[in-house]
Amino acid sequence: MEDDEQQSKRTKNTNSPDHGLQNERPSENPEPSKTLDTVSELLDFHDSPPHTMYTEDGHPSAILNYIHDRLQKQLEHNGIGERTSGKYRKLLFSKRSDISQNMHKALRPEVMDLFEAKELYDISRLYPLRICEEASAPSRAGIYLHAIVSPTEVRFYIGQTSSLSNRIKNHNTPSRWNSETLHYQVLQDARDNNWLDFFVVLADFDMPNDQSSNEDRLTINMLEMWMSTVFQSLPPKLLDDWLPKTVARRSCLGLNLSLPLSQGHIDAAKEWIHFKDSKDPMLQEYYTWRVSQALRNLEAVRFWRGNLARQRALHGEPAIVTTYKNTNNKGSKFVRKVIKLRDIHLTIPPTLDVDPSTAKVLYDLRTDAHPQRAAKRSLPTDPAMCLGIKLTAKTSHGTVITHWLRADGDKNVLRMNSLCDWLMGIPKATTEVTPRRFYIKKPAKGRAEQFYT
DNA sequence: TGGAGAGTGTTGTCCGAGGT
DNA sequence: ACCTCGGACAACACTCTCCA
Repeated sequence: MEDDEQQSKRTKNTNSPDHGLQNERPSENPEPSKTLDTVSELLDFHDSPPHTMYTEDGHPSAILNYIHDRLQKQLEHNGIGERTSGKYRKLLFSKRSDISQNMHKALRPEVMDLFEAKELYDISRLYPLRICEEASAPSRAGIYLHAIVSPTEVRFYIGQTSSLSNRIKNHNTPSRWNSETLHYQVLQDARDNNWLDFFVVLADFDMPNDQSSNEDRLTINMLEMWMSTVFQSLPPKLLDDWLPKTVARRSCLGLNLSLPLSQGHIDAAKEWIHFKDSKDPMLQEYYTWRVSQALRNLEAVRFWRGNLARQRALHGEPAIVTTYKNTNNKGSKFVRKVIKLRDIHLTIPPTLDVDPSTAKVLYDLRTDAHPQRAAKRSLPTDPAMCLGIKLTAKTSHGTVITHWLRADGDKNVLRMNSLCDWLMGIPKATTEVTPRRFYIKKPAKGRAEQFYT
């Protein structure tokens, strides 16, 4: 990905005194909101727990090899979405060693040192590598780590950006946070509770331009993927897929939701689903919240759509008249013109001369019995008793006619009761438990069923 | 009055839109 | 990709009308 010149620039950057990545002690640049005592206490608390060490299997190079093998296998089966797999397949088979080499080149030397020290998750070793001031972050593209340290746990987020300085600035500006992401929700908690959080640049490079090769893009995505698995910032289910089984797991403390390799792929949209069975209370809370958001959005869309149709019906706006071909039990074919709203089909009598394109239908719901009620067999206790359905249209000769549509049948009464509920804005859940109603229910799998209460 | 034909009521299934 | 919903359509059961 980088030529020698770029690589030398990167090295120079790394060593420059103003980027804040030397092994400075916290005392040189304490965050205003946290005293040195607080930070030391936190670091002491998190210092070298047993799981910070790793064996050969857990060495980042071994993990990278595992990801490569795993990806090759998956691409053979088109597993990451057609677009992605098509793009990457050739590269991965032909240029695996080049890509791997470039990834290593882009990594910062101090991060490589950390890898070799085998104390990757030791927060007291990561902390000195932090960006101390936003302005000291390089403006180049890169991969970074955001560590959020609460009194009881450490959470990691791995990000990719075209400008490290801008991204870190954004992360430090609450007005730019997207409140739907787990990362920002936890960050909000951290800021509210005055926890420690800091950024570490893991790799930096020049962002490839739009015309750059797929190889560059694959390298960057692979790099982010690699770091996400090494620091275990992905959901447990994804880690199970992409991290060797023999590597000890940190316990559900990642803040990344989607696989970097499937960025932009539609599956990434529902990434929070991975937390369904999480034992981490914070992830569980996030999962519950996202599910409720999704349901609320769905309800809002349905209500908005339903409301629109309801208003049209109650104001007698133009209605669609559909013509169906039909066959009766004697086998003779005929057409029927039908007006439909919700689950009610009303047949326009064939004797009525109606130009379908001029039809308007008014659902005339009254507070008392309608003299022209549509459901002929409705009982005084049925809301359908108060509903008349008026068709206004032009005949083929241009004369305007009105006609009150009527329907026989006991089932039609129940269907129209449900229609009345809907016209009155009564929720479907209420309709389903009210006597003498009709509704269609579709299970998650299998066929829809019609029910009469 | 009963059979033929026409029309209506009811239901199952497919399919596309729009959502995550 | 998968899910859910509503619309479209047609099959078939049933009712009505008419006329021999």
